[in-house]
Amino acid sequence: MVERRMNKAERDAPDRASMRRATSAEVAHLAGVSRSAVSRTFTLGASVSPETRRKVLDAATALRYRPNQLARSLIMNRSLIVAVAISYLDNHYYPQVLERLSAWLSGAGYRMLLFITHGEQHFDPVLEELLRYRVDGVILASSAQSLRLAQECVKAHVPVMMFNTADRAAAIPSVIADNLKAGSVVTEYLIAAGHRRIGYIAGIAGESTSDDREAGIAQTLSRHGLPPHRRAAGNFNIPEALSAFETLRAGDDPPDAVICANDHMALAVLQVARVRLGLRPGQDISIIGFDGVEIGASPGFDLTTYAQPIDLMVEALGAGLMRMIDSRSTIGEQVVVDGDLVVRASARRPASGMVLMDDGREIWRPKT
Amino acid sequence: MVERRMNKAERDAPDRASMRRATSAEVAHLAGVSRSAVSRTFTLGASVSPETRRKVLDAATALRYRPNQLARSLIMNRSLIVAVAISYLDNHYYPQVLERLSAWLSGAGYRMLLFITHGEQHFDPVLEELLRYRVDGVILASSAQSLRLAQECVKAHVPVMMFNTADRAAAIPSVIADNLKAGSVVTEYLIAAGHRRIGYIAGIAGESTSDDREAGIAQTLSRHGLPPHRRAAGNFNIPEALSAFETLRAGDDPPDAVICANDHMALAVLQVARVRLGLRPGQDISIIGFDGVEIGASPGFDLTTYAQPIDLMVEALGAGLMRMIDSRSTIGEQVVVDGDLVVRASARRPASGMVLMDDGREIWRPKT
DNA sequence: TTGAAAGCGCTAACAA
DNA sequence: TTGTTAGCGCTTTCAA
Repeated sequence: MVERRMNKAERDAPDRASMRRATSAEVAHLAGVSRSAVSRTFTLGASVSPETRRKVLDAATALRYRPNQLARSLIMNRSLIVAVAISYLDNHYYPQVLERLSAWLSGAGYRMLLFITHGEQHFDPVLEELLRYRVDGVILASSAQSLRLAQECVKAHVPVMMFNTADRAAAIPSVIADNLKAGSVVTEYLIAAGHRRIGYIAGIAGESTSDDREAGIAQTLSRHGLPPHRRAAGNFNIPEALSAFETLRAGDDPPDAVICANDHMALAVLQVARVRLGLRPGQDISIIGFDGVEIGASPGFDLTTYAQPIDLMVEALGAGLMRMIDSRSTIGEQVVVDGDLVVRASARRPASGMVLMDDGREIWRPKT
Repeated sequence: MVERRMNKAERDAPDRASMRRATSAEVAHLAGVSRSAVSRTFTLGASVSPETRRKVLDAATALRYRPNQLARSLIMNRSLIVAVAISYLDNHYYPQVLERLSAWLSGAGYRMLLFITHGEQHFDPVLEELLRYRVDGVILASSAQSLRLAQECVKAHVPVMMFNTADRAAAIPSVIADNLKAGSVVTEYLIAAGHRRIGYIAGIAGESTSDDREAGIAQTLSRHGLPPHRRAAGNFNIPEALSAFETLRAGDDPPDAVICANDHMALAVLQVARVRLGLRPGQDISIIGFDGVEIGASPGFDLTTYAQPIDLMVEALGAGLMRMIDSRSTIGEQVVVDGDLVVRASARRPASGMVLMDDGREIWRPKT
């Protein structure tokens, strides 16, 4: 009996001992220095003698010591965590953004706490959680709720930036493409290629990306004295985009050029036009999207699109947030960037205006 | 001069005051109770009188108080954070996984610290960071490095599960589809449809998803006494998948059925076959992928695929990790699930074996 | 350069 | 049910 107990104790003891992660005090003890010395060894730029440093490092290795970032954050009042809330992950553009943002943030020494939001639901709890973790900053990527959430963050004095969501009141810092201009350039392109009957498959009403792009289309058509565009809502999802496409084609005098509020919908429409309807995009019909998702460039798709400069935008987003964090401020600027109309095969090409870029892409610029 | 100073002070003071986030002590003071009472009010299931609770809640609201989760984690020795390391976000399957995993974890009360890994590089720093944050668990999704990283986590006594990566030694808990069987079923399907010359566009050598699927193909062909499959490596990216496709077609007696190691490559190949080569998939050529990405189901693609049961897998992943966390253990089981061959138009259909599911999908099952 | 001491904001025994 | 007390693991003055 006693033996068994002892065996059990022997089995458990080392387990428990190794389960417990080493603390700086234990490392200090083993190294024969103070806890301050351990702290300094693991703090970049702190002054420690090489001798002490070595002793600490040896002890740390022996004990498999890792500084507890939670404790560090608590005392430094900095978590080095940025919360990212993102929607529409089914739109391939957002994984691309996420990937680059992750790389940018980790380069800046920050970790990313990710919240994927679905439509309208469950948003306040998310915000609550996020603020409880004392994240140093928040990035809100394209959601109908972004603006309201951003305002809550500001109230809580947490630096926040929005991506792809404009704040007309210009109160919340953000990074967006000039969507009005984007809509305009796309329309100019189609007009230059000889199109007169333009259709628009809209995204979700109220989201600035979709609304502004549409406004650009409308203004441009009107400026040219052409009839207004036809529209149908695709709500940024494929099934609805496809029925919107049907709706547009079912009207009388259907459009011979269809602009989709993003590439995600455009790719689906393009595909159905080709495979189901037997149309030859670029000849029988022109289809254009916005964003510039990678897949659109691959042969077999060749989607003409107005590409957002994703690296530039992510850089502006990260840098803007860092500025706010460093200055302990919730005010920052609104960054508006220009994109490029990437000429590919899904829309009829105008006679002129194309420029070949260094990266091999063919870009079209309106005259003016 | 004095006036200016006072103005400045007046402007700054409230800022600084409101910048400082309220602590439980301040709330306790205002509510006229102890800090424990505040703590209990914000702890689910703790015993507080309604009276106290109300006083605390009122004070908390007045001070915009939010419990500091970092401090809470420090003392409770639980961060309620799970680290997720994921690769291949360009493959649409992984955003789908991420989305569901995020939902699952948040339902379980956990937050997700996301690390996006790119190929081989920069991996140890990631792991180091992740462990410093005292995450309660780690999920490693499909990376060549998953296994090595997982072993490091185990060493550090952190519960870890792998997704889509098999550990032959069965030491690391994981969730995978039965890829050997998947490869076999796909091959049986093509054979049943009359194909004899099978090509395989592989993923990255050494990753079990690609290797096991290929082994299933090889075994099945051999079992039927058919010639071995031809192969070319697509390495899970589109450009290489397309040249692999060219390579396969350039050989003599080229395959009339091409299996791709995942849908991501299959969609690109399918598209090129249709648009560039003018082939009619399902008639002139059969193309099949693995995973069951959503986009493959949309009209115009109609990709025949071996679908992984993503919800089931995410559930197993989350539940498995929770079990390990709750039992403070790093040992767990390997879960292997079966998928379904989803019949669509990109591959020739066998005469029989189809079953119509409740969700509208048409599934094929081998006779056995 | 180093160590002692104080404390970040919170929870968890324990006693009342 | 409530308050008191003692830390969780760390950094940071301060004095030596």
